[in-house]
Amino acid sequence: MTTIPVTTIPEKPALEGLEATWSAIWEQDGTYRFDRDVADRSSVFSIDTPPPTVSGALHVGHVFSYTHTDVIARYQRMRGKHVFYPMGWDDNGLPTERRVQNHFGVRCDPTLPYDQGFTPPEAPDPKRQLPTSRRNFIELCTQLVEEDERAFEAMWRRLGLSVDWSQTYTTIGDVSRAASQKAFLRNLARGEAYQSEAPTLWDVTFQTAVAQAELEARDYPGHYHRIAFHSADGPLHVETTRPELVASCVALVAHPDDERYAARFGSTVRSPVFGVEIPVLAHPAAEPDKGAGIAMCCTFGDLTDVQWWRELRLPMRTVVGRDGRLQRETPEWVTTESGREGYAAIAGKTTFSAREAMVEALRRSGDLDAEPRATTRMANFYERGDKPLEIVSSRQWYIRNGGRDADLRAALVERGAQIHWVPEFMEHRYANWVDGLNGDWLVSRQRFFGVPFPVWYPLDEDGEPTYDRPLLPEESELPIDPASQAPAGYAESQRGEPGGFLADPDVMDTWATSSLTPQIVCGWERDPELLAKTFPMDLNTHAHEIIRTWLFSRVVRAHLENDTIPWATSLISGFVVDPDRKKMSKSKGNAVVPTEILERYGSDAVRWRAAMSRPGLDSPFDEAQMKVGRRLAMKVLNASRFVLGLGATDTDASNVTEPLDLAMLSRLRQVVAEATGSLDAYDYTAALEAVERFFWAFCDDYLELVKERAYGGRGEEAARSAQAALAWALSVQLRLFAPFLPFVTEEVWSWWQEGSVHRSAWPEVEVDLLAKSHDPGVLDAAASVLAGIRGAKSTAKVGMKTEVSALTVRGSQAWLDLVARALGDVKAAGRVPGEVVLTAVEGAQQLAVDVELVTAASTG
RNA sequence: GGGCGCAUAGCUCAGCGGCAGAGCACCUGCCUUACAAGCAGGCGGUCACAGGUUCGAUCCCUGUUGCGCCCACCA
Repeated sequence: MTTIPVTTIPEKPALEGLEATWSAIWEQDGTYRFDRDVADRSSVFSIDTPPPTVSGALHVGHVFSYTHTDVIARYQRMRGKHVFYPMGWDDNGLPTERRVQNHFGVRCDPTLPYDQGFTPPEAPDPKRQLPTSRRNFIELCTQLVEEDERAFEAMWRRLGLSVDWSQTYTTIGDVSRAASQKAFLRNLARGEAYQSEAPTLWDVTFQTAVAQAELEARDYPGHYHRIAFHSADGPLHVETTRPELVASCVALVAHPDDERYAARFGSTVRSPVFGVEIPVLAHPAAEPDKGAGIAMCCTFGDLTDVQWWRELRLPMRTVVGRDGRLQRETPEWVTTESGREGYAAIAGKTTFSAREAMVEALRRSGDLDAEPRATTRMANFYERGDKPLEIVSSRQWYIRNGGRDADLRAALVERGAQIHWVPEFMEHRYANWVDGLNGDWLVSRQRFFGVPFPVWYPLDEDGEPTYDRPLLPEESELPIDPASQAPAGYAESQRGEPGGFLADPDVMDTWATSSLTPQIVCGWERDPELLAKTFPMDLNTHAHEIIRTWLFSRVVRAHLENDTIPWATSLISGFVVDPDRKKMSKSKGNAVVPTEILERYGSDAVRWRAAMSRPGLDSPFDEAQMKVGRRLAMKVLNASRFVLGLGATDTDASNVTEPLDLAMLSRLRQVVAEATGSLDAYDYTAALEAVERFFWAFCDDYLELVKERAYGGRGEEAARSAQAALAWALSVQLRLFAPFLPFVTEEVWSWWQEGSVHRSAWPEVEVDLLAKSHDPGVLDAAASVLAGIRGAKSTAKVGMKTEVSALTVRGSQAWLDLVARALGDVKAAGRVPGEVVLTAVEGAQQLAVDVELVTAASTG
């Protein structure tokens, strides 16, 4: 080994600036570049990591979870794996559209023509968004996501993610679009994708369909209204929170065993205000103890209505439109004069206003029994929306995910069982979700910035689309945009013309693309050689919130397309929660902005804190913990500077001869084994704890014990032993810390070693060859005696350099033998100039240390 | 209502059949030539509750309570 001049070691090492310095060098040197040419599948470790939504804000929870991935990536790299670690940006979809709307003050109006010279308003007014063409709108989206992606990459580089930045993708990019469209066409060809006109959960703000996975149930305030329906047999009262839907009522439904209503089943009643004849029916899904026990079935108020509508074969009486307003024309089923007048009062109103008008009308007609009672119920929301979802009937694309097929569901649960979950209990969440699916995966969205369905429909002589005979492109043409390209055999001029064609207007849900991230990054259908070396992948990591969405959808896709699980292991992070254990969110105002934290404490400190939160467990955010990480990083700098400053840079193991030095290396060997085992099991926290525990003891005990000897106080050979052991221990510890503290370890490594610590070998084997047969107890014994001396000095409230005039150590003979082998070091560190008395005590469990100090009084 | 997880020092958490632990906080000291963003020492616990298994339970089993998360819940 060579000895690097000490001048490269700074006089006063600091953490500031390490991130900028080293991330630039890593980029320049291609430190984390994936070398596909030398890799084969068994030597590759491939990682699927979530493409963050670039239009959203990163919070500290992201930082933690991505750090967990990176620790594993760095460890595997040092174990000799070729780590395939790409990064993607999720930039398509609604979040981007919404951000563009707010940022530029525009909204998309697909009926407008493209405006080449379009510039967004200078002062965006969110209340009056400027209509713009679809193509202009998409250009603005593209512009904004590029800015966002640069900011995200800078952030990840600063955090020290060892991503191969030459391997990036975006979910709106050509590769992702081609993969999404190809996979969709394959699904379609195999019958796994299909189109259906059906009741669909619908967000009236965004005016798009929403999938089950994007639902969020929230408390929603409302009122119970007791309303009378009439018949010759007397009135029937229902309780409803949505009186505005009386116009769309198709039945009253009670439980078949409910004696209160048994006599009425099969009869009809007249709806209040509208006077429509409504059947009274029985269905087991009705709950006798809910409300009046008899429910108004409307098309559609909730998912139970859909069930009744379907199973009882009821007519469709839609009144709420896609814009969330009641339709303007009086429905055809309202035939009485007074009914038409009644409807006029609610026509065109939002559901909220219509409800007020309806209550007024019911009150006037005497059909409102008692005043409405306030209640809070749960309503389904789109997770990004702020109005309850409506259910409207619409034509949508679906992909089979087991929601309607028990065999497929069972197969997907089985796929879950094939995945190695960390922690294991996360498999239950997966299975629980899959078992609870109640419909197929709705993948179409009535939006703009997304991957279009590669589908056209022929138009008949009347200009009506023939949905059941879609026109499809060749796979080799993908990606395509059916809105600007014509299908084979048609001319663009035939678009929209009778006998011509029409493009499917929808785009895919963002999950329809991100469900394919393993295929996208691994070169599925694009780069067979890369695919063979990277797929199925080794590891997938993210927080537990997206098991139901991203994780599940990838399992579905890999199962259908590749007949495999997408990765062998799924490492699930917990959340960073606020000090009250509430989930952090921007809307609650308790989210911590990561850039500030990284700025204040340094990336290594934040990474340390992240690594201290175990897989799957939520962890409260606490700034004091960041200081602890920072202290460790500083300590690594200072201890390294000290060791190297002693001239201990030569790691020739044959020079290590002293029992204490051999004991220390022997203990270190155990630590390496422990850390290795823990990291292999993805327990990065246990690994870090083991390494850190050793490191502090190394600094506080071992360094103090050998300091004088290393300086040369007891001869050259003894000094050489200490120096070689110190150099060895430093080299090993830097490598053990490297996955956790990449910046500070690289900085120190550069002081005396060639190359990057992150491309160095994990210290498993070499330490094994060294010092394996030596008793680590020598170190424990010496440290115990030193602790006794320190305790005596501390109790006497004197400085640690105070001399000890007499020292007696009592303990079992075995202990004393260990002490004796390091006695010189103990005497030097404890400042004991005289002889030490070792007294054997039979059966003693511990060492007892009697210390007599040279005090100011006794030295006089 | 269904599923999952958690309950150990003031706080954050290890430990998971055999003497209750760490870090932080707090207290007392120490300028000690790597580090005062440091070092040394110390205070602090009915291991949520009740049963059971066992020679022995913080640990395993059953139940209870409390907290959190996911799902279901729009009459």
